[in-house]
Amino acid sequence: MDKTSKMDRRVKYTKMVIKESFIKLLHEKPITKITIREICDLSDVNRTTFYAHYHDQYDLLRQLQNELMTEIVSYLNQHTTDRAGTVSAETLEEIFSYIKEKAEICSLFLSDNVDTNFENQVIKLFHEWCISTWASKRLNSKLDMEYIYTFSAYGCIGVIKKWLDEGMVKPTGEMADFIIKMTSQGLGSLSQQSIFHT
Amino acid sequence: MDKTSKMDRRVKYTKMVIKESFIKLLHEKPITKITIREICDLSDVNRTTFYAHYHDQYDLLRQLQNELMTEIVSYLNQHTTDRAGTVSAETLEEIFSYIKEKAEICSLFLSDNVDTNFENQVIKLFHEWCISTWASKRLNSKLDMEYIYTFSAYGCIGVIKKWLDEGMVKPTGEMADFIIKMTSQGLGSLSQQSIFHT
DNA sequence: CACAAAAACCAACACAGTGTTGAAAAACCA
DNA sequence: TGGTTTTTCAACACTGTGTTGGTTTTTGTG
Repeated sequence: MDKTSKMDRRVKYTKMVIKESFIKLLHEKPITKITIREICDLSDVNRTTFYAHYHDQYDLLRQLQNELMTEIVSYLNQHTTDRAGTVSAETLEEIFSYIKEKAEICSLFLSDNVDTNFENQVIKLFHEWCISTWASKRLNSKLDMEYIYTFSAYGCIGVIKKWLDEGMVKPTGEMADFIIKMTSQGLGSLSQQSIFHT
Repeated sequence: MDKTSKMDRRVKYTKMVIKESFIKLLHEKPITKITIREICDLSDVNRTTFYAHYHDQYDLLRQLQNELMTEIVSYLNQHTTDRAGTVSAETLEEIFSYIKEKAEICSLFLSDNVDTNFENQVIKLFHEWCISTWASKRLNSKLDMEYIYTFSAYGCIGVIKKWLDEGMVKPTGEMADFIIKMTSQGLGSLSQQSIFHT
């Protein structure tokens, strides 16, 4: 599972400072403007050493994103032992609390300074989870189901992004309730009128 | 409005071939791997000439995105003369038809090969439109309104992405109906059970 | 502790892309 | 045609890339 345990101390340190420096730089500028030289200068690591561990900046980013992703997945596996494949408000609130814990890195990976890979991974995870839990349920059609999941997944990601951008002022409980309302009754439950009409 | 009219023929041609080549390359690889040299080689334009018109690849991309964006805005201004600030199913279907017309460039700008700028611009446009039309309506709170718009905007973008990826097999009319259902009654109208529960 | 293995460092390399220059050639428009 | 604008061209210094072979340093272990 955790490969850092059997790692050489030197490797552990090197990877750590490289990652720290890279994240620091990502806060300042888009990944397209970040050079390997720059990362090495900041982390005081030889450029040759960087190449020994990563192919380039994008490889480094992917590794960081994957690490966070597996961490999220393991968290979800521990906390979503719900019956019948639905998520309770309490669990949802826990998930928002977890995001709050990891706010710095989450908001960074969902920001404009990086690519959409992390967002896509989250969407995909949501998808797989929906497929597995919805398999037993009746739905209008296979096609619509896919679109429903997509709308909800992107809606949730967008709301999470906004929440993070605003500094998470809205309480996690309210966020959980909001998501439930949006995914169950939709706009009708929150505003008097819809945006669109027939 | 259209600045191409008063442009020198040579400028018009140069910009055209550069844009064509750039879009061609964007179909093949992410923008991060595209060099100015490459664009110039493909379009048979001197590199100095490129610098006379654009700062770099990203500047070029922005200009292309802005052009498409202003085109979309002018289209919407012509077609959404709806009363009371809501969009009819017919208008929504027209919008989907328009997206279908511009499918190649839209799907490209929403793909992983480019940044999230275009997506953000669309979201922002949706936002401004909502603010102006919702101004007169009663809502639970200012804060929730913002979140509702965000959820819907991202949901719509996600569905449009998916629709484009699938080659737009689902008819525009069905897409319009789907969006209306999602933004009015939400999941409850389409499936027997919600993903989340209280 | 000592020693073999592994990792990091170093200097140097060829190569490619960048952004800018000044001047010549070509194309434009009136 | 003639003056203007644009493109082209060759050359420039500079920066980042990715890889080399060899040296130094650090590590885990018997």
